[in-house]
Amino acid sequence: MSISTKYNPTETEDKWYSYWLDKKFFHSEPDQRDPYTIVIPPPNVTGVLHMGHMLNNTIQDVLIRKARMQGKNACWVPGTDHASIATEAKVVAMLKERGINKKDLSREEFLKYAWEWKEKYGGIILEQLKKLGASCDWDRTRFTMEDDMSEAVIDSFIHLYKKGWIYRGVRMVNWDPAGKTAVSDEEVIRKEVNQKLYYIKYLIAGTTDQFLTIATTRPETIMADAAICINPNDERFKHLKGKKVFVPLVNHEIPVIEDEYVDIEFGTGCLKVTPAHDLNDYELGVKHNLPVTDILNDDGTLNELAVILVGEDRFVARKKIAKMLEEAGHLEKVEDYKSQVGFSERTDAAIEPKLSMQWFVKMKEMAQPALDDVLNGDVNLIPNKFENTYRHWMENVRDWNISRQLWWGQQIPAWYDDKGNWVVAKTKDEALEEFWKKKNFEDATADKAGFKKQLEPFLRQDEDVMDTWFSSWLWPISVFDGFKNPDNKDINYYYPTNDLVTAPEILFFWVARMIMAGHEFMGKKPFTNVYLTGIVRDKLGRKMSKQLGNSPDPISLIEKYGADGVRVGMLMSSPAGNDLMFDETYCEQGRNFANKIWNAFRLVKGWEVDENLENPNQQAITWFENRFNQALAEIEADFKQYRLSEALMDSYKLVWDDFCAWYLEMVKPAYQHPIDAETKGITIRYFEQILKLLHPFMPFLTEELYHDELFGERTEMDCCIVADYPVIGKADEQLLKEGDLIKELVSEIRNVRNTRQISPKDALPLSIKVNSGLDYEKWINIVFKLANISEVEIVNDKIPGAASFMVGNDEFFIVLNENVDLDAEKERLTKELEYLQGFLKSVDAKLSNERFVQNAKPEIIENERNKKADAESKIKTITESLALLEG
RNA sequence: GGGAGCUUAGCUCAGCUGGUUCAGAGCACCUCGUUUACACCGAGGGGGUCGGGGGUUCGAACCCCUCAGCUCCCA
Repeated sequence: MSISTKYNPTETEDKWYSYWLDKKFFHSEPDQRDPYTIVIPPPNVTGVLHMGHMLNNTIQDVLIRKARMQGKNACWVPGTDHASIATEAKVVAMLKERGINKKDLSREEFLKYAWEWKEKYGGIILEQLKKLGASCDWDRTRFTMEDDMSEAVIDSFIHLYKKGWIYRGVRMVNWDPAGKTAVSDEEVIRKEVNQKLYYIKYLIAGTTDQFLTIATTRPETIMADAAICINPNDERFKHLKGKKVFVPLVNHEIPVIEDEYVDIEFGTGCLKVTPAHDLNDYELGVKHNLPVTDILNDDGTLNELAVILVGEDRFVARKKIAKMLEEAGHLEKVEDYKSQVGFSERTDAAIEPKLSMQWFVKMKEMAQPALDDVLNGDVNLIPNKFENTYRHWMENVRDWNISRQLWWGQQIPAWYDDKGNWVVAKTKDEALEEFWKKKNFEDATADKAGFKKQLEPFLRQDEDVMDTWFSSWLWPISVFDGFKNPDNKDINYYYPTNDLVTAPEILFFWVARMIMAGHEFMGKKPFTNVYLTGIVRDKLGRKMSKQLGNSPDPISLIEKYGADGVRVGMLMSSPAGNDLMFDETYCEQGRNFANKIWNAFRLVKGWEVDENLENPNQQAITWFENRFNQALAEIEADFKQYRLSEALMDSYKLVWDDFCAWYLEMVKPAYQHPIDAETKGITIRYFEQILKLLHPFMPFLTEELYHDELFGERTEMDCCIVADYPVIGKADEQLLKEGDLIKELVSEIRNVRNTRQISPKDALPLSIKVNSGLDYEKWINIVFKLANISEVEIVNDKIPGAASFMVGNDEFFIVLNENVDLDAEKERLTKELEYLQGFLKSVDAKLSNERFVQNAKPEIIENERNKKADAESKIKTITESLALLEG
């Protein structure tokens, strides 16, 4: 035979992927069938494939392929999001390399570069997904910044604004001074940082030598202090009530205020209040009517209001001011101190709390239906342990800041005149009209055209763009053009989608908001099931990250183990919602599995048929059919519960153990002997069923084998990817139970051989003392073949001196050339007897316990009686055997 | 500081409403094997008082309390 003993994935993968594409198997159009729809969580357009994507998209592909084979009209919509911050950062970096500063460009010029960049480098990740085998409908690929999708974003902004759910307000935001934009709480990473706590003395007004001391980690913000706050219950500071103090170095006079917010234990008990630069201080400032002085520029340098150190970076200023304070005699001491500091996920700059005018979406009203959906089960979170977390978040939801101080994204449709008046409108013309309406309201005689003409040159659109999530929350609707053509056939057919597969990290800022948008804009939920994958970690449990360099390159993995091998590896250890401790050995196992199937194929393909032979394998054939159905039922149950790793493991065991190790060995003809036509034909049918079963997990190998001539002629559209998935048939439990006993019998005989160093080549004589009534006749050929038996005899008496063992209640004897070691045999039997007696005792204890008999369910009691009878019978058998040995 | 969750074999995990011989799987490990699909293999085997302690129950890996350790989310 000329077929290689190793499966070679690289030869087949590109071939079949192109074939599938060519035949449009991934493409979906609405039709009579039930739809099965998944929208991809759009990856960042700048991104490259990482292990998280591998896991996530493998899962989606398994689900979509299985649905497709089960007759659903399967549609997996791919695409990317425009990732404002990440992309803009990359474009800025590219410009910098070319010696261009973003500041010197107009918005339009910058966007031109950005699109250029996107066209050139964006979307690599989608190409990488193809290597994995992802069967996305690429004709439907979307991007969150293409025209229609952007229009949907703008329209939904205006819609919500008109509803009163979008408002503009000053808020303390997480300011990223490197990215020069506000970022959401979710984009802030908190890290513990070693800092210093500076103790600074403030002169009390009206004295020349009395001070109070505050402790702060941020001495550079003292120029922005609006007050010193003490706890009214703090006995130490009674004398400070109503006093004023001077801020060192700049000599601003500020009041001492009282509030129970201050922690008496922390620091000195005196708190400097800096409303512009700390969230808690801001709230304190609002409460006590303090002025707000912002001394920082957008890039984190000090501005004129700081008076001193103007133009210095905040961290440089910190060091310098510490020195200045020391020199001025205002620095009492410095202590080491650890605290949590927020860093920007994108730029890693320390986040600066900053007051800023921002646009917000009110969340309360929209949160309610989104919460209800999950609580009443219309939307299932898988695993459901996330329901608690979800509820907690939704019940304490905060308004959504959607402004981003960037250019790459949808520009906020708000327009300002030169006096700071503003309107919300889709276009400049509409904005002028809105201004006119306002004006007209006041003055009915005014000249509209003249008004507009006069205003037009002063009109400015809001500089900011919207948060990328404000695009992606519309994703399940906008990919089907549900905004522009609200009643089109795609949206009517595919929406709501079926499953969403994503990471728990974005449960709130994406999943929850999609559910909100679904209700708000479609009046229905966007999907039914949300499968939350785990985080892929390395085998030490660390998150995979670029910094640590602990993430394997997915494409190299595919090259090394094959796409099928990697897919199997990813799923093997990935129960829903549990983190996955990734180890390459899983991929190795996947590769080995592919190879196992490949070699099983080689075996069957190599069988020569002799038409004159009768089929001697009926029992094996019947057994495997039942076993297949039993396993298929288990696998379907696994899928129903989204236990993909178990579905895979059950398939793995069915194929490797039951099909390869048992069934094929049962029917395999002797070396260089032909096989009967019936057995080969049925085996090929079984094999084809197995290929279909495995296809969702291992699409390439199964498609490759499916087209081999062994399985007959195929028309060009007859492919595994669209073959009918196996349907569960009957499984005869009694037969399967007998099959298990026969397997055990074979193992026992092999064990006898193994422990006595008898070669597998030496055939052994087997004697059976049947106590159970089982008919060994129909199984005996199988035992002959698998255990290499020379002859079988049914006996009525034990055979002294032979090797013996029990399977079920039946006794087996193998007469060997030399007698067994009597002492060892006695010991073995005695041990087993003791165990059984102990077991019987515990069963008896239950049965003689009145409360057990009263309380336990009848079938449980019945079971105990069976156990008792079973144990008693075995004890009898062993006792007899022992007597014989003594004898 | 508030909330959620986790702890079962060396590793990764199953174990459904407490009740069969219920202590499991895969991998790893050990012994043997150049058998005629496959050494990316085959046959066989050894591993755990289910984190500690207490309680409820006829019966606990599973329910309750408590302690310890770990993880995540929010402040």
